[in-house]
Amino acid sequence: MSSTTRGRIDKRQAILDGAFTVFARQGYAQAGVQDIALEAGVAKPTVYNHMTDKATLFRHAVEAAAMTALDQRVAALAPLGDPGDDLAATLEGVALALLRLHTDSRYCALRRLLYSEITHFPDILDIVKEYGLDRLNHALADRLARLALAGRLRTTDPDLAAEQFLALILGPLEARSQMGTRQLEEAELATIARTAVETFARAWVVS
Amino acid sequence: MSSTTRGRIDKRQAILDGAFTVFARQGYAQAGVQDIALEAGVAKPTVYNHMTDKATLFRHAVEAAAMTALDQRVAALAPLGDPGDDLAATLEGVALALLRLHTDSRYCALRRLLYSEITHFPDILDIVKEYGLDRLNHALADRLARLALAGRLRTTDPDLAAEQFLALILGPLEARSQMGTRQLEEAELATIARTAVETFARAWVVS
Amino acid sequence: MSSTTRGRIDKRQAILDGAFTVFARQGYAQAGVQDIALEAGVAKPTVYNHMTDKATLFRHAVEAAAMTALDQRVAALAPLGDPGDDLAATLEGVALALLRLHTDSRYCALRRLLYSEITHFPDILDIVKEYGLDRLNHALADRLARLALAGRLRTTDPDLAAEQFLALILGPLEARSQMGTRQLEEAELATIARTAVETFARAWVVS
Amino acid sequence: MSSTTRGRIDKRQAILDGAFTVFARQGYAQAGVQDIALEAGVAKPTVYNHMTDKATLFRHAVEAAAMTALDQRVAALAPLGDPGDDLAATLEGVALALLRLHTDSRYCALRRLLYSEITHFPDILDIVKEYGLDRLNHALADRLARLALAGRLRTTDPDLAAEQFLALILGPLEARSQMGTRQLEEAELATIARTAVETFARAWVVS
DNA sequence: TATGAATGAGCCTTCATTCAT
DNA sequence: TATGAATGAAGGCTCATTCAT
Repeated sequence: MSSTTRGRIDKRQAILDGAFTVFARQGYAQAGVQDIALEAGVAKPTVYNHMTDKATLFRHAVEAAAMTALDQRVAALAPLGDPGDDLAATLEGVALALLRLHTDSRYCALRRLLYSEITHFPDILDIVKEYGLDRLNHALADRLARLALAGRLRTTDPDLAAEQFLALILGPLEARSQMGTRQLEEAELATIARTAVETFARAWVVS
Repeated sequence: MSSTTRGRIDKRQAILDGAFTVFARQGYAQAGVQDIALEAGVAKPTVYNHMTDKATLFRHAVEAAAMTALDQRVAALAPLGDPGDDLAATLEGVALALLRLHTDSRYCALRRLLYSEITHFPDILDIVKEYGLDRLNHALADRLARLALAGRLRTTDPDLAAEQFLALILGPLEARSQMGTRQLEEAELATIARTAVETFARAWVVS
Repeated sequence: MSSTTRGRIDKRQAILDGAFTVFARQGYAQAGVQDIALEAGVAKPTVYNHMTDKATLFRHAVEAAAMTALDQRVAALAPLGDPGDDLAATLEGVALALLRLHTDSRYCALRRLLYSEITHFPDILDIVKEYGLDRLNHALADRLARLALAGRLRTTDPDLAAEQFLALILGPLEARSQMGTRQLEEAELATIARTAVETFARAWVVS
Repeated sequence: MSSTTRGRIDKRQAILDGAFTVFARQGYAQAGVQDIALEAGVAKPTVYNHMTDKATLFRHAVEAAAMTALDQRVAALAPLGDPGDDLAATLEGVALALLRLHTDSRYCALRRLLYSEITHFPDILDIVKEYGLDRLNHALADRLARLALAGRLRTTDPDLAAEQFLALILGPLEARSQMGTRQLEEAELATIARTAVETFARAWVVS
C-alpha cells in the first residue's frame, strides 16, 4: 500500500470522524461543512472531493458510527457464551457493560442524530435496521437461546426475553440520564443493572 | 374579555399550533418562520409580534405539546385508582392505553424534537423535567405505592417498580416501531402489553 | 397609486436597470447578483424578492432593453411616412438616425449579450423574434411598400429592399466599429449613410 | 523530430481543439478547465503545463480558430482572380461560397465567443484585426481593384465596394439565421447570394 | 512530463429579523 | 395590531489553480 493511498484513506477517515463529531455536536442542519472541514483538518473542497453531498457525508458518517457502536455492544455479550455457575452475576456483568457503552457520549449523540433526522433521511432506516437495537436483540436472543437449551432459562421465547432484558436496562438509563444529558455514576449504573437482572431473573431464569 | 382579545388569543394559539406542526414535520433548523406563519394563517411579522424569537417560539410550542402529552398519559393511569379484582388485567389495560398514546404521531414528533434539540436548548431540560417521563413515573409510582399499601404489590420500591413497568412497555415499543417510523397494529400493542405485564407481575405483584 | 406601490415599482425598475447595466458590463456568468444589487442600490435579497432567479432576472432585463431598443428604432423610421421630394435625402436621414441608435453603447451591449447567451437561454430566441431585427425589417418594409405604391420605389419585394437597406448600413457599421468597441465619429456615420443610400438607390429608387 | 516531441505537439493541439470545442459549447465563463481536459483526453494539470491560464488558453484557442476561418474565407475568393466572361455569375459563386462558410457551426460559435468576450479580453481585438472581417474585406478589395483596373467595375473605391458586397450577403444571413441558431437551406443561401449580387451589380458592375 | 489530490476564493441562494405603513 | 418589503449574515457548492508524486 503506497503512502499516497494511505494518506488518502487517512484523510477520508478524518473527514468521516470529523463529520460525526460536528454533526453530533450541532445536529445536521446546524453543522456547517466548513466546521467539518476544520475539524477534519482539511479544506472545504476536500470534503466534497470525497463525499458528493452534505447529505451523503451525513449518511456515511452515521453509518460508520453505527457500525462500530454495534460491534462494541455485541462484543459485550461475550460472557454469556460461558456463563459459569452464577448466571445472575454474569447477566449483571453484561448489563453493566452495556450500560457503560450506552452512556458513552458518542453513542448518545448517535441516537440523537438518528432520532432527529430519521424523517429527513428515509434511508437512515436501513442503517437502523442493519446496525440498530434489532441487531443487538438478535445477538442477545441467540445467547439466551443457548442458555435455554442448556436448561438455564425458561425456553419459551428468547427474542422476547432479549427484548425485555434490554428494555429493563436501557429504559431506566434513558429516564435517569435525562435523554443522555446527565452522566450517571458507576454506582447508579450498577444499581440499574442489579435491579434489572433481578426482575429479569424472576421472569426467565430457572432457579 | 373583548372580542379583539379573544382574537389575539386565538391567533397566539394558532401560531403555537402551527409552529409545533411545522417543527414536528421539518425539525427546528429546517423549519422556516415563513412556513410557520403560513401554517398558522398569519403574516411573518405577526409571529414576531407574539414571540420574540424563533427559539422562544420553539420553546413555547414544545412546552405546550409536552404539557398536553403528559396530561393525557397521566389520565391513562386512572384505572389503577380502582383496580378491581384482576390487577393484572387492569395493569394490562393501562399499559395498552399508554402504548396507544405513545404511538400517536404528534407525540413521536415531540420526542424527536426533544432529542434533536436538547443540546442546543439547554432549557428544554426543564420542560423534560416538568412534563417528561419522570413525571409519569412519579404519578405511576404514587398509584403503585397505594397498591403496595393495599397489599397487592411488594412493598419495596414503588419508584423502581414504576420505572420497570414503563421500561417494559416503552422499550419494546421503541424497538419494534423503528424509532416511531412504523405504525404498530393494535394486536402487536396488545402483545407488548400482555408480555410486559406478565414479567412485571412475576417481579412485583402479590399473587 | 399609493406611494408604497410606487416605491416598489421604482425598485423593480431600478433592479432591472441595474441588472442590465451589470450584465452588459460583465456578461451573464461574470456578473454577480451582489454587483447588480449594489448597482440598483438595494440589498441582495431584495433582488430575489422581485426575481426568482439570476436567470429570470437576466431574461427580464434583456427583454426590457430589447423592447425599448426596438421602439426607438421603429420611431426613427417615421420620416419615411412623409418623404418629401428628395427621397434619397430622407433615406439618408433615416439611415443616419439608425446608425446613431446602433452605436449607442447600451444597444451594443444588448447585442453582445444576446449573442453570447443565446445558446444557454433558448427562450432568448423569443425575445429576438419579438423585438429583434426582424421586427425592424418588417416596419421598414411597410414603409417601403407604401413608397412603392406611390411609385417612388421599384415594386418588387419590399421585404428584400428593407433587408438590403439595413444590411448596407449595419454591415459596414459592424465592420468599422470593431464589433462595437470603437466609437465612430459622426462624419463617418454620415459617410456610411450616404454610400449605403447611394447603392440602395441605384437598385431600388425610381429616378 | 522525436516521437515524444510529436506526442507533445499532438497533445497541445488536442488541448487547443478541445478548448475551442468546449468554449464554443459553453461560453468562456461557463466552460470548466475540467471539461476541456476531459474533451482533450488529458488530465487537468496537463492543461496548465501547456497553457499558463484559462485566459491564455482561451486566447490561443480563439486565435487558432480565427486563423483557419480567415484562411478558408480568403480561399473562397479565388475565382475572382479569373472571373471569366460572366462576372455576375462569378460573384454569385463567391457569395455562395462565403455564405456556406459563414453558416458553419464552428464559425458561428467563434463569432459568438468574440462578441461575448471582447469586453473582457481587450487583446482579442488584435485577433479580430488580424483575422477578422477587415482582413477579408482587404483581400476582397484587392480582387475588386484588379477588376476595376480591368474595366469590369467602376473604379472609385474598391474598399467600399468590398464592404458593401460583404454587407449584402452577410447582413441578410445574420437576420435570417436568427443569430446563427437556425440552419439555412442551400436554396435560401442561393437566393441571398443572387439578390445580393443583383443589387451589388447595379451599383458597381460595368455592364 | 503527466496526474491525483488539495485548496482559497467566490457565488447563488435562503433565512431570521426588522422597518414603515 | 398586522403586514408587505427590505436586509445582514451565513451556508452549500464549484472552480481555477497548485503541490507532490
